[in-house]
Amino acid sequence: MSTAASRRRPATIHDVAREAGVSRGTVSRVLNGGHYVSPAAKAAVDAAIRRTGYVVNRHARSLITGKSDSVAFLLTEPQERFFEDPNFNVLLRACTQALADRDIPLILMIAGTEDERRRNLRYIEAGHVDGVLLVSSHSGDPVVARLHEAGVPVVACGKPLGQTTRIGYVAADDRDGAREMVRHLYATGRRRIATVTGPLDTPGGVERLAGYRETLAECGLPADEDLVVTGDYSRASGAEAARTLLARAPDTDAVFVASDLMAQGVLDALARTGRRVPEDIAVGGFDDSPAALSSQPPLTTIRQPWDRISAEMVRTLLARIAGEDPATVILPTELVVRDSA
Amino acid sequence: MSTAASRRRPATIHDVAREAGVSRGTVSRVLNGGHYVSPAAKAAVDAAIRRTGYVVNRHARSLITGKSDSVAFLLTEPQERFFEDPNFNVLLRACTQALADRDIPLILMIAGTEDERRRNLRYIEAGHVDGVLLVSSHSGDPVVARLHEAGVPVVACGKPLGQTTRIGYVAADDRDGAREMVRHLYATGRRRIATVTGPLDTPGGVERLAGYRETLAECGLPADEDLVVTGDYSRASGAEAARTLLARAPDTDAVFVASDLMAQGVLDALARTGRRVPEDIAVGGFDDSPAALSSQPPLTTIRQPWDRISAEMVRTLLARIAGEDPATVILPTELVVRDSA
DNA sequence: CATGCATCTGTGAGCGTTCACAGTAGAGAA
DNA sequence: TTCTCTACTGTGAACGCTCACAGATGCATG
Repeated sequence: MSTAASRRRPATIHDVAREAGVSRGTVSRVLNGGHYVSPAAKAAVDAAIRRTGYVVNRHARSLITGKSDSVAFLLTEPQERFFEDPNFNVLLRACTQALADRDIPLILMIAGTEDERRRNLRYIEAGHVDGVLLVSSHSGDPVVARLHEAGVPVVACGKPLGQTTRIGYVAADDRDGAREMVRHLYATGRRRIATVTGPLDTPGGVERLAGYRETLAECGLPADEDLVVTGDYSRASGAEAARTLLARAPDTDAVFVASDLMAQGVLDALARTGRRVPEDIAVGGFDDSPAALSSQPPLTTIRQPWDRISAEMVRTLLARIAGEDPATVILPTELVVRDSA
Repeated sequence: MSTAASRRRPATIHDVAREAGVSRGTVSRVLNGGHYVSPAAKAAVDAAIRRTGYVVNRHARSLITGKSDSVAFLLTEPQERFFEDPNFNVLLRACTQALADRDIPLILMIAGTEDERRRNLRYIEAGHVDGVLLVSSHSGDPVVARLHEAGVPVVACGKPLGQTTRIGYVAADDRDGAREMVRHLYATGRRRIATVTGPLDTPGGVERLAGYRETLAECGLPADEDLVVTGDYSRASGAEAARTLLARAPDTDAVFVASDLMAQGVLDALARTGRRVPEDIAVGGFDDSPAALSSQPPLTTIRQPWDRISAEMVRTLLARIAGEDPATVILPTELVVRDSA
């Protein structure tokens, strides 16, 4: 036997209409913008809604409109990254908020495995959500194509790589952020500047590396492939990369690391070899994650405007749902100077 | 103009019925368990479903059943905690997964402010979700009472404090975890064992402190209130608490900190005063968060079984929705010995 | 004074399901 | 044979909403 209070039958649009002394149609119009409704009728309906505690039944509405008034936040990353990377949190939270402001629920979907991917696609393709906020950085992700094919509005976070289909996305200016950091390292007198890149099948990996290369050239420094090591965004891979780097080019005096988490790994490895940061070697990170503050020493890094990214993702997705063309939004990054460089 | 492929009209139960040469009713019965359906009819319907790519329209179903087949994950915490605390991530992820296994979408709701709280309650009370996974640790949270009053099935994460209403919850055995840690500190020879508690309006704060006190008594150590300092689970508060502690009782040789994050703060403060961990002073944390591994030195801590907690939350919520009484589930914790104690 | 137009209002149909009910067929019991 | 019971199937009526349409009113225009 349930101990919960019994739920009363909730008020319907009929109840409100009767209470306000108007017809269903008028109540419906008030609910949907209030056009073609006299001020008196609107006032009566508003009052009736307040008295009855009426809330629209979204299922009934959705059944007829064919829209669900909800969007999915779809994460197609291996599990670990979700947890190690604090960016996801910020993104998820800000998207939830931006949607909540418009009274649109966010449905969280995590597709780490092939099986989960299938299940989520099935759900989305069935039209159960109006659009998808896609967080998936790996190139050749079949999800993007499938969603596009199904005609589901999608906005990606970060440029989707290796896609032939045109799809809207919002991204930080990775390339310019990398440029800014390398310029900073150069400006503080460093001349043997290495980099630890992210995976090269991710836009962040590719673009930040490109920015690094461009700036080296711009500063007249030689392009030395010994100075480029690839990581996978994990802390461990950062440490590993630092060891590789030190073995290859012991005279490295600065390293631009494509994520704060990897930068922490780099700092660990550097500390173990007895090098002082920033005296012996400068370290620059990327992301301005919480980890950047708690590392020893605090990390000079590039801040990504996650709040704005989320807000823009939601805005462009809703525009896309409303029928606009896919849009691309690139947002500026910001250099945050702390002690490590 | 939209560049997206046009969506075809999705198949309805009618289409499937025609295709299979049976009636709507029979298709519906197949969809809902297949009782009272002949094997031949079932096979025909299954084939027709496959051919047409039919997926039920959840809105139509929900409209008539009055169930939404979705669950809310409601977080009523100030924003910062959500991000600083990695437990939330694990919890969220595992709940999403456990629900996905049953084909139930999770709707993420974050209610940091009063305004958001109101909005989310409104949504839930309107019956848009079948139940709520509640993550809210502060006592006297009005949300709990409101949800109970509305008759919405709820399962909380952690014991809801200061509630007169009986509500189901799933929690780790905080008290026993604390006991285990303090016993470990005692067993390694510590005799002036202090504690940094969590906020005392949270179950974790209260229970872990109780476990600490019990074990002190059990070991025959005097209860010295100078050794008890309260934090707020943040890293900064840990550092602050450590300074207070050292000033009050410089002879402290061990400290049980009620969260890993605060323990990191404690380690920071200790390092600043030149004390060695664990030689001069042992530090025990709680949570076994990723931070525990990356701290210097790696933290001895208490692991909470988040996977099991999530699974149990989902299981008991679904049972509650199905009409069972509220249940309480307490899961055991585990001592993880690393270098700090 | 008729006509047109803009503003407002009510009505009926229908969205895709489930559910209750009526009905059929076949097996076994009386 | 007739009756009962079980297994199965089809049909109409909802569920609560929106949308198209028809009708009504008031005001400016010809």
